[in-house]
Amino acid sequence: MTTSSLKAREVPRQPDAVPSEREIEAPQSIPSVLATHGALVRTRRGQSLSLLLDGAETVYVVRSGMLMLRVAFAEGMRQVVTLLYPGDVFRAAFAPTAASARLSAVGAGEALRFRWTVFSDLAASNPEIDRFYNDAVARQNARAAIHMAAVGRFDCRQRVATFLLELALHAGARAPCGGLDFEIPLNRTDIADYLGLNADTLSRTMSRLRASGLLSHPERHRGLVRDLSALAALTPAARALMALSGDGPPQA
Amino acid sequence: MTTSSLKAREVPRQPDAVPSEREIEAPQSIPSVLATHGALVRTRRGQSLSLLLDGAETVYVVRSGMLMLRVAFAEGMRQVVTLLYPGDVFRAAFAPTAASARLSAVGAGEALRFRWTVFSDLAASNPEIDRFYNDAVARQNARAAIHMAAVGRFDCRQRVATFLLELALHAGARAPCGGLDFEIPLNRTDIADYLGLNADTLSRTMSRLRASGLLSHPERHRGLVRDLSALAALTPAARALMALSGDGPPQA
DNA sequence: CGATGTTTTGACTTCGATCAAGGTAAGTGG
DNA sequence: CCACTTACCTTGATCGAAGTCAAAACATCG
Repeated sequence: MTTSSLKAREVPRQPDAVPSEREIEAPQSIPSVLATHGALVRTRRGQSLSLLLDGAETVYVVRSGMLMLRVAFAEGMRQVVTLLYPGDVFRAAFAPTAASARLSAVGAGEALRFRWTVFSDLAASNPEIDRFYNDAVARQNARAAIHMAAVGRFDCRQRVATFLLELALHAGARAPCGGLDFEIPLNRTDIADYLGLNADTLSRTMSRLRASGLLSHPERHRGLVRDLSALAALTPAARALMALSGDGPPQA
Repeated sequence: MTTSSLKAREVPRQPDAVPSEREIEAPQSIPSVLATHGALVRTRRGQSLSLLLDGAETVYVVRSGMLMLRVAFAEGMRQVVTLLYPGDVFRAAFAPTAASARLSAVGAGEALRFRWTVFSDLAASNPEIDRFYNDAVARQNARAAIHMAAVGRFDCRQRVATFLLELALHAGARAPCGGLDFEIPLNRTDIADYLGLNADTLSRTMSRLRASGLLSHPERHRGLVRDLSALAALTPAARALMALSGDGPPQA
């Protein structure tokens, strides 16, 4: 288009290079004051974030990347309760005790860590923080309700479609071909644990989606959906998900 | 409040004798100031509580009885996302939009209703209310995590045992025979929707529990568990549930 | 007493879990 | 650069737990 021949016209294809626009205009922007009070935690995949700090309850605010809360009531019965996206907040008391709860990073990213007492005081004295926290909690609860219904009532194809749509809406970038391209930072086992499915069943289901042309894997840990509305048609929760993470403030 | 000699409620059954300490020392006592600012709503079974009030978001604080949040993404695919017990708080934004979310009363009870803006201001100016709200939200999230794991990973017997234990812990009264006696205000369909089960399967499962002597129904909408630890042994979530609703404030 | 709604039970079907084998990728050390 | 390990993913065959459909039993109530 333009005449710039020499200028580096690089298209940031690499995952780490430049965060997609969508990731930047995060759901609710995190009050910048928070950064000055919290400890910055850089996460690597699989890294576990402690729920207690010298015995005191912690709070995490996700800046980039993705966290997950996993509980396990018995050997081999693990459930990923929640996925936390940028702009989300996690208070340690959200996790049940006596359930081997683990908060861990799904991939590389950054989070701010506070003691709950400190965070709570900050919120009490700063309306912006208070609002941020309350909005985040409300949004996450609404998302959890969708997740609950999906795990409780959807069949395996619907669950997988729901999950893919959720990812695409949160981290998707318009691909050159017109579809949405997004990272899938979780491995099969974790996705299965999130969806309440068996890993084998999950794999089969995704294979079927791939076979039907709805989904493709340009590379490992990456998904490409050519026709988002076709994917959305597979899950009853499509509209609710879009209202939540997609365009603008949640409304009917 | 004034009760004529006519029975205002149902006939006070046997458990009336000792109103169970557990029920009295409710999870977190509701700040009494709230009553002066909120509208008192008396609920009847099945009554629906509106999420909006003149277009403004609402908040409910449960004083007695029980509420439930139900979502339905498609015809015949209903999921009861959450049960709200006395001391719990529900903000309308916790429900996903575009999901036919309905907050309704499970039985007779009382709730305080606020506009979110008003409630939020109250919390900002009154630390006791702020703490109450934050504690309630945290506790409910922890409970939701257990529920999530149950629906995602437990088999039908484990789910039913989990549900019964939850009820017994929340509303159970020591029965003369030594067991725990509690109300089961939900009908089979609602329980099934809460547990992500089919109503027929649920009925079968409860019949089996009854046959094994673990559970009995002294009367309709009532359950009696003679040996609580035997019931607890059936669900992997027993310890987590007890830590939550049982003894003392939520902490590790 | 029938009328109505809820719960239980039985017979049958199905979806997804399980078990087991093979495939792919990426890293590792010779 | 190639065997070798390790971790992750895919696929097939089989089986059982839970869903579906239909009818009977039970409550509740006018």
